[in-house]
Amino acid sequence: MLLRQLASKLDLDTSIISKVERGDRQLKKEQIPLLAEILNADKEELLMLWLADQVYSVIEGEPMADEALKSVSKKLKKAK
Amino acid sequence: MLLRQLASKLDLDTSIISKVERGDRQLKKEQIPLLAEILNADKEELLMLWLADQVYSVIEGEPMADEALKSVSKKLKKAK
DNA sequence: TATATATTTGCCAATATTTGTCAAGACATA
DNA sequence: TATGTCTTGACAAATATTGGCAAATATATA
Repeated sequence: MLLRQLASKLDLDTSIISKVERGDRQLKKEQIPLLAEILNADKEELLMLWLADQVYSVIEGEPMADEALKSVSKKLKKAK
Repeated sequence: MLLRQLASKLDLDTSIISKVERGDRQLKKEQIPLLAEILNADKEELLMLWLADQVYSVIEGEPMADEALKSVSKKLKKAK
């Protein structure tokens, strides 16, 4: 599928899609379900990957990333 | 220590400190080392907790939070 | 090679989010 | 009541995100 086809379906400029594919940009959360439909992919899975990207961009390059993640996992378990 | 003392040392309004203590706001990353000094706490530890807060606010309420965290951990290991 | 088509890149404007200020109110205590 | 501390919400300023445009680059094809 061409970028402009994907772009038009997502109602975005091709340049944005290009950036997304190269990792320069991230889509908005609302765009993920639509993308999943277009690509015929699993929405939950895609949303999970999107979330992971969000988290990654927060901890990227942080020396304490690993410890922080563990701390979050702990808190998450307690929250349930 | 009074809020206004802490506030003045951090060069912030007391209202912000109040909100931070109640979890309504988060400090900026740059303010953490300073806070650690003032409280005589471990900078690394505080920064780690701050990071964890950032991550938590990203995944909070997300059904796929757990999977996403695992995915990030995996990616983190590979990146090293 | 020349032309058409597709992608990438940098820059800018619009929008959204975050951060800080201020003023009013709540609460405790003398 | 008067004073000092903390909390809250409305607002403004600063910052970040998002999307579009146009030029540059890459890729395909005659």
